[in-house]
Amino acid sequence: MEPTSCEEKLNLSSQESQTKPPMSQETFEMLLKSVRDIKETGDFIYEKQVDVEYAHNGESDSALLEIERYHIQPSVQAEMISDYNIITQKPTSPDSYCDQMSPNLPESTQIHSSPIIPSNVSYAGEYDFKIGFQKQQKDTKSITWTYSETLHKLYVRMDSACPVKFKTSTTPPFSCFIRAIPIYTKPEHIREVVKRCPNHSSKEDKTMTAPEHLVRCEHKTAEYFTDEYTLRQSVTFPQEQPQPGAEWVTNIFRFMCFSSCVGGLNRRPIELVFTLEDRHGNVLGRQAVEVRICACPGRDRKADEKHHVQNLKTRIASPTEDEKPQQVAINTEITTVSTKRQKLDDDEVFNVTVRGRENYEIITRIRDSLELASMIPQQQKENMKKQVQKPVPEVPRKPSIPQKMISIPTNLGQFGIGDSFPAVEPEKGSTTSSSIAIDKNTSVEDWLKSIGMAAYTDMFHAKGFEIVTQLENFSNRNLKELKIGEAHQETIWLELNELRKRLSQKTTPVHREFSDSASSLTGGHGHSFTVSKYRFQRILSVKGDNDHTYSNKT
Amino acid sequence: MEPTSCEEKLNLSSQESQTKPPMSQETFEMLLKSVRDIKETGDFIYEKQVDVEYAHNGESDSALLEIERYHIQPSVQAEMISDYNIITQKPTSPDSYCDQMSPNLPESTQIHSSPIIPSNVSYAGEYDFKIGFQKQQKDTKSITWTYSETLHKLYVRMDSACPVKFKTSTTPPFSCFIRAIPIYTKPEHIREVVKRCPNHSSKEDKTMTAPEHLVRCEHKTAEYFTDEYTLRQSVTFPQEQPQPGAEWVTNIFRFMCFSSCVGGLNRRPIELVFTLEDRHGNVLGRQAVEVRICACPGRDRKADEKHHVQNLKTRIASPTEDEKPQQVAINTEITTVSTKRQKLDDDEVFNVTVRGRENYEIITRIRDSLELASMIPQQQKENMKKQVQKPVPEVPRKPSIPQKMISIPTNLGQFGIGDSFPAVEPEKGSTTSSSIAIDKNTSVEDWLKSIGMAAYTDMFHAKGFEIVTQLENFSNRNLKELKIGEAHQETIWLELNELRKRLSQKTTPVHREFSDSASSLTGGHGHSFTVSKYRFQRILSVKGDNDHTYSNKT
DNA sequence: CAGGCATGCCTG
DNA sequence: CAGGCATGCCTG
Repeated sequence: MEPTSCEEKLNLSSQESQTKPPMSQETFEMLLKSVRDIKETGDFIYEKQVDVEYAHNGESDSALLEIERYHIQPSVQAEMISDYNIITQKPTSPDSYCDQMSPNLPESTQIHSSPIIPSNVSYAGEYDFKIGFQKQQKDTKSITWTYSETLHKLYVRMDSACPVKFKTSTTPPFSCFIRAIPIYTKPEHIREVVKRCPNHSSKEDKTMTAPEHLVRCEHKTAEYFTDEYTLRQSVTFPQEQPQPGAEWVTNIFRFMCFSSCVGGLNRRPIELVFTLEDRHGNVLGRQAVEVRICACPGRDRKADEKHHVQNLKTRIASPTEDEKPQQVAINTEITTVSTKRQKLDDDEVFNVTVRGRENYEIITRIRDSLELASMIPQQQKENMKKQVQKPVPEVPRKPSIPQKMISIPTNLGQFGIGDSFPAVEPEKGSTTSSSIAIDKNTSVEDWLKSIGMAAYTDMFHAKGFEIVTQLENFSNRNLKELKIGEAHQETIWLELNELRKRLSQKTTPVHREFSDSASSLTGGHGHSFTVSKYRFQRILSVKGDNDHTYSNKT
Repeated sequence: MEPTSCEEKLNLSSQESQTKPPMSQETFEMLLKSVRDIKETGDFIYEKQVDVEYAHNGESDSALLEIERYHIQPSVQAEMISDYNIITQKPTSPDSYCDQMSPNLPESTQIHSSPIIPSNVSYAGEYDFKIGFQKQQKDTKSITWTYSETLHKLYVRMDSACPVKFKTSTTPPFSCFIRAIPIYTKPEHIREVVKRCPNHSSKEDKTMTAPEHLVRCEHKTAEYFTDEYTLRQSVTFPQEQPQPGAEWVTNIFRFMCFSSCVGGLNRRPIELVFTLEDRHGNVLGRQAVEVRICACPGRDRKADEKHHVQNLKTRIASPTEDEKPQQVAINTEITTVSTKRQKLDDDEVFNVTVRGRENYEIITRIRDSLELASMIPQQQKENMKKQVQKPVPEVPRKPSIPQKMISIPTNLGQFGIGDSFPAVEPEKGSTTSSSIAIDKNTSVEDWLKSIGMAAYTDMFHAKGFEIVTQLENFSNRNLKELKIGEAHQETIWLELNELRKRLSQKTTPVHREFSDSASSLTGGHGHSFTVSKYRFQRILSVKGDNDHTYSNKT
């Protein structure tokens, strides 16, 4: 019942980080595993892949791998590209990647560059965006809400009014707004969209707007969004200036499910990410809080704090110190401009020296991923030549590849299909049948098989869908009408978006199919080329927390 | 969020039954309160009202009030009526009323006489229908299922195979089947349909048949039914003869929600009623078991049994006796044939002597109900004369009527509407616009108000529904499209069925509008008359159980 | 699979 | 509203 079968990822959680001194810095050149996010924006194809071991609120170190690629067509203006900050090669602040690379552009622009995983990193920004909670006088077991300063965690009752304060030190530009988006805290679930459980969303009076939204804001102009691509749900409300003399602006929030709701959050901790955004959706500041929605916030807060103190006591680290560990984020960003195809059969062999076992493991996994990934189009191409229309290429040439990576071909397979699509006139509005593509003939059956949803082939056939091009206008509503469980619906929907992007692709496919001459950006007119940005972020806790491996060392 | 606002009922639970010796027998002539079930079958109108304090598995005594009325048209054959066993005046066995009066006729006959509340009373019947459970060897905490002989209760894990044995002593007629229907045990919930919680039914792979059904049978020819009128869900499977030498036939069942599922059973105990039915749906035997679906059947069974023993120990009654109390059902059935209207302004006053406080209370409540009920059509009629179209008549002439009975007018109001419908040609197939009825002009608004759903008036208006006749073809699907919560949807659906029956009524309305001459059935040709069957059932526990009032007396 | 925790909710 | 139970589920 997991939403996607391809959720497995490089497991980079640093099991052994305590064996190294904190703050040791490493830099890696690498990347590429599953391709999650392929974007087409105007004249360049934007492709993003995020692979994360997420910042798990100080409980463990974390790492993030991200690759973004822009396949650029000759017609693209250089300014446009630099606008999007592509050709930079600098270490970024922990907070900037998400904002700069994936601005939350207004929906109308159709640039769906909201990341699959929204950042949760605190970022006050130039307007010094902050959130806060009122001091609470009483502290009963069943108080409607309470905020733990020590744990930086909000405890709220379900469907209770919970005030959150916002401030900026200087007045941000006109018509900024604040977006609240809930995300799962744990890396295992972070990719899953946080929404209400079916119990609560279906029992709800259907007159309610956005019955599936977990987080509601009582602001009169609050708006509820569901990102068309990531399906993430968020509320926005205007950023306002405080009353004269006041420092903060308060807004009331409600949480419409328990953290424990089966079929919904299901006991998985979440955090609420507030982003201050300008009218174009660019993030100007960010603050996140962990939130627990429960029946007895007072009781549960006390219990959590007690556990926390007990954990501290069993540590070497003096328990009197500030409990919250500081996190250090180490970012590495490499942008390459390439017109050369990365060949696997490039025989040249290099040796890389790696210090530390952990780093070695990371490196080998990434190496495997890269090799695995670059293999696909090759095989795909061969398959195409043979006119064998099997979108799922056979992969494991390398038997050493860990089992958990077997899920990768699912996505790469599709990618492979896309690769072989022929040029389509960049004529706006043309969608399905008018475009003549080789893979317009790819069968729905094969596509479903490629995304691991072969079980539903008959349903699609029953509705008359035989080849993928027929699916171009297939709406989410159509999908809901099929007898498919929610989780699989979601998977299919996401994959359908991928598929569609491929099918409606208006530019010549250029991925990994370049001439041999390395051309600069400005000199590249008349040639297509690819800009790849590799980014590796590593977050290390300076003071480990709740980490039971520490106590073993006592 | 209660499914119907009219669920309150005569509260006949015998709080004071311990003040009388068990097995005292009383007989009552009475009845009539809310009208739940109005049936039209061919040439006579069948109207059924069930009001129940249900047999709550030995925990308290119970009583059942039921009225069935047949408004008979001259054309009706006497045989047909006697077929349906109407003109009998005999005390019946505890089990027979449901079978005889409300045979589960095959759906095609369109006689929806399944009772709103299925009986749960054990009734071996002439084929000696019995169910049983295998002995279990092990008795661990998390065993998949276990049956408590002492509590007569089955403990099962969710979605686990649970074998149930069936037998009959003699072979019943060809093509009998067994129906399993879950019902809530507690009187407060007994009217509510038992179904899976939205969480579980929506997460389910939609390829599954009957995803909302709580009870599944693994028999290959199992069929899932949802009664069109009561919306009750059941599974049927063929009654089969045991293998040679075997006594029992085993079938595997699965329960698809926890008893604790929020939004579903929600911690409310249920029992599973198995009925042996012939091919026309006539009940030949019945057996019910209480069922608890939980994560740890072993643990929970032990806990329940421990509690049970503790309860016994605090009693006067010796705890060594057989724990299961025997129930005695006392049935009183009175059938009247009447062509005379019961007038409230019939000034004659009678005195009734009642022995025992409890009985007194029952009698007075019923008296109040009867008076209350008979008032309605009167007022309604007056309202009609004034052309004031207010379907909800003002009721309380009697201030002594308990508050909980205020919900009655809801139904009676509708009934009132029906009363005043003019004759419609008994032409088959004619439904809506062709029939000219005075109340074809009743507004949807008034109707909604009358059923306590006024809040949805705007929605109906928005869809263009202004007068009730427009709703005749309004399907359950249409209803689901409105933004109405499930519970209210259900209420509206049930009420809509009532409404429709009224609207499509093909016979002259005769209720309470008779000539003064009492005519016998055979002599009644040329006149319409009403056969009313009043039935009162009282179930007394011979040995009280878990009844805390006992311990107070120690 | 048992011990025991987590957590909604019932009871006084 | 606190004490404490009920009950799914996690951990060893």
